[in-house]
Amino acid sequence: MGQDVDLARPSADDTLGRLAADRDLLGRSGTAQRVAEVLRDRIADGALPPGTRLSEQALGAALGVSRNTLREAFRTLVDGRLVVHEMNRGVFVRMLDPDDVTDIYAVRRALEDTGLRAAATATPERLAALHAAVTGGEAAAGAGDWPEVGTADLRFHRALVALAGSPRLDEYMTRLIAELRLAFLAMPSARALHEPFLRRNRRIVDLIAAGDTAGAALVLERYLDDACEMICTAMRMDGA
Amino acid sequence: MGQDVDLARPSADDTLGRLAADRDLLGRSGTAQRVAEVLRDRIADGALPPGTRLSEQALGAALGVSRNTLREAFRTLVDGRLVVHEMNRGVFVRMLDPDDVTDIYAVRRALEDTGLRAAATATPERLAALHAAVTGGEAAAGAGDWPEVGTADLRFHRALVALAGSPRLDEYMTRLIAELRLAFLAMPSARALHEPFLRRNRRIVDLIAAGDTAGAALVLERYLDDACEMICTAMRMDGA
DNA sequence: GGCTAAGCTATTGTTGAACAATCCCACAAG
DNA sequence: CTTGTGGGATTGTTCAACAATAGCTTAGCC
Repeated sequence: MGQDVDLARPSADDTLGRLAADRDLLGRSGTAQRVAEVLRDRIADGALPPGTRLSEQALGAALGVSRNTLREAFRTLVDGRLVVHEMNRGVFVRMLDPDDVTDIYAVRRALEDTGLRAAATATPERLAALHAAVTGGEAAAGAGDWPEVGTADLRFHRALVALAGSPRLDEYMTRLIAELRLAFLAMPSARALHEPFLRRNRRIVDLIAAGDTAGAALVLERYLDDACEMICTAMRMDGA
Repeated sequence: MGQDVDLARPSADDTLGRLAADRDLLGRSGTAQRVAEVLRDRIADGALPPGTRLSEQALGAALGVSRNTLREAFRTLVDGRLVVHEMNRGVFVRMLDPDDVTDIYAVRRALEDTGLRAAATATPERLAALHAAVTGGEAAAGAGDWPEVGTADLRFHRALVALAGSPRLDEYMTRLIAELRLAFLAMPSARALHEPFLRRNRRIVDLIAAGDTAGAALVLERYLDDACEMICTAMRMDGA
């Protein structure tokens, strides 16, 4: 069955190179990292709403990990801005204020503009991912699956940044979106949050495909301004 | 001696507000945070060169902290990309390759362009900080203090990003520069690294002052391209 | 009544020791 | 020259302990 090849010898198809790419999928850093991912998910889906105090004893018992391991996970979450650490008081799920949201959208503007400017020289796969995200969002809207519309929207904007082809920009955009989800939790309905922007995403990819990067930048800027204001006003209503 | 004022009563000079700004300087999050800062400094100044293995036992004994506390500090450094964590092997001071440097400079281009575009609407203090950094660099060059020229250069570029007025962009630029210092360590002399760029910084602020943002963007782009290539070639020579 | 001060309790900050799992190295065997 | 095989060191994780702190409760006072 198996062919008689020597993996130690350099070969035409780089099987080894491809396997090396999967290395990080297996060698997960261990318990602390996994705990951090679980908490990230629970914060993102609202199970741990902003302001919640993350008791070391309670969480440690619930997850079956020691306090030390839990504290390591907390460090990661603090650096991701998902929780805040108050000395001798504990860690709390972060509560964003309108200033935070405004700043996040300012950064999004910088990042997504950078991606947009690289659209002309972007690889076909990256442009295809952009189109796929928009199409996926429209399909989810047709099916009435508004949470999926939301994730498709974020996938679209992450794909927009990815046009620049910069791993660090990609990673930062991912972090930013995780932080932004804290603000989305304040919105009453996912539909009201994402439906108005479906058509703009479509328009942006169309303008990119037509080579009108400047036009796309204009639509994008209006998108971000409007989304930011929508969330900020919702937060102000909720807070007052 | 002391004046008889009630700090609880709102007063004209906001002494309390200014004190509150210093709160984070005192109420440091504790041992782990301080350990992380010490290690950051030692990595930046080359005392812990890239590739060094950070033994838990040795470092814990040297710093007088427990392994658990040290591991918390490691998490922060991993998130800052200053060290890499290999499962069951330990943490090592990060070794950058030319691809990393190229990516870092791509992000710098995006961030500093963003600051540049905000120059027209930036506050006078921020523009003054920009000028001060350039002048400080020139003074240090006159005194032959090349390490100081280097920090002044980085201060200038951080001030450039700060024109955008975004806390998150500022923080990310700071992180990026900390990472970039890992690459600077591969350069043989601080003078060769920073001297060629003194005049370009001066030129950039002059163009900004003249309102020629587009011209400044051009000089900046050439700056970043040249600096990136200089470091990358030095790394390739060093590695081979 | 409302305010201040002292004390109690629960939680966090940090340490030290313990044990299993894993990696690295040296060495022997084929 | 490659392939097992120990042995030793280091990491991953837990547990138990103690000091320090925050927040609440209660007592005392005007």
